[in-house]
Amino acid sequence: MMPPIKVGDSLDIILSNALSGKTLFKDRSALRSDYIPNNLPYRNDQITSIAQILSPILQNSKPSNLLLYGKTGSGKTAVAKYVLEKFQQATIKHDKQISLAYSNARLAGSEYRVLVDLGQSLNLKIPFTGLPLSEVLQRIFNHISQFNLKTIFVLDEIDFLGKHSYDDILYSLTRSNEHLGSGLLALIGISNDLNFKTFLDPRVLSSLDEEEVLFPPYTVEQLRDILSERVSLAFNKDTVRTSISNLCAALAGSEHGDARRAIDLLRVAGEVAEREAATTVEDRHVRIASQKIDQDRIFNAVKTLPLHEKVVLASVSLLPSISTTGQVFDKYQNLARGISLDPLTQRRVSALLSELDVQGLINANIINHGRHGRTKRITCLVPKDILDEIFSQNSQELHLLHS
DNA sequence: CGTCCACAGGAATGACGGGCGG
DNA sequence: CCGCCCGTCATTCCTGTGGACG
Repeated sequence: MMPPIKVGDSLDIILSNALSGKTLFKDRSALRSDYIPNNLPYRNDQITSIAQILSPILQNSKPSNLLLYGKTGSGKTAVAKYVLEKFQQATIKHDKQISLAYSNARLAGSEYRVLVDLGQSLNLKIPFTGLPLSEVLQRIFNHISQFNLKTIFVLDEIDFLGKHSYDDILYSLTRSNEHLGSGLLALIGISNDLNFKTFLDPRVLSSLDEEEVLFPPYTVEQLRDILSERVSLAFNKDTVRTSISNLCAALAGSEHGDARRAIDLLRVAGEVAEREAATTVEDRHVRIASQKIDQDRIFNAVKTLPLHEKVVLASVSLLPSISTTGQVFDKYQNLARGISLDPLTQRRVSALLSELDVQGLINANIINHGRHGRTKRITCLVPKDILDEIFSQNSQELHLLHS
């Protein structure tokens, strides 16, 4: 998509640079999103309070449930994983054992699959569909009891669980003691959404929110320190000037101190520079990286959309820049029939539009035209060329399906 | 000032693919 | 193998709603 360089030329340069050891990166993995550094700057308070809250588990008693709050890229997941790793090391040293489980509600996609994740972390095999949720819960509790497991379950992006499940799943998990003969289960919830608590059933809230730890966004100055540390880990000497990493910090920090975005920016900028066979990372690499990250995010989001949702998105993009649900639905029906696909109902399309809105692929505001009804004011946020690229691939698949 | 548009979005229900226990 | 129950996605039916029009 991006580089305006002849492929053959840059390939030669990359190969010769790699062979002569002239590379920008020293250890690329230090910039990966799952990398957990040895020290997490500006998060000591959070680390110590989490450790304190969890420490009863080392005396075989149940720690309080715990809720971690903070916006994306404020270090919640990294801190949680870091503390748990330390606990594991400590328990191994003293010949005890705790079980750690981790699940990301957004990636898992449903409450059921969250429980499957939990079960798998405990070496309990659970079929990926077919069982009632209560049965799955029961099996997990039985398993924990049977082997007397001391379990810490981290539930990341907890606010992505469906609204119904707050009652069922979370209630059972937070009250796990009542179901357990022996063994124990401590729940650590991680939420990006500060309003999340207001949607919770008060009974769930009181047991989930026994303790909470807040993660304030990083300031730009803090981001600079974090980045400069990563730069020295990941890049060779004198390839990234301080002004460059400061630029990354400033770009990412302008919103709300998102460390993950800052680090991504650094990594992609490095990759762009490497592809250009540059010997240092420059301003323009960072700016290209910034665009590329946005585009990749959108591209992947669109590509993994279910078929009907793609068609709905295509309908939005084909209409004038501001359209309504009714117009989109008409267009959608035409398109769907054009590829011999049974159109969904307007109700469902309305729901799909809401999903696209949540994903940030369209902008949809409810607006009242008084006498002339009430509708969503819809604009497409996906650039045309991205859509064209995906739909040209997709129409080929469709032709294969229908031929 | 009430009406009534063009939808929003909740609730109930059904089709489907799957696991379970017998 | 069968009948049963489950979660998921979609449909059907429904009530709700802010404000321009008459």
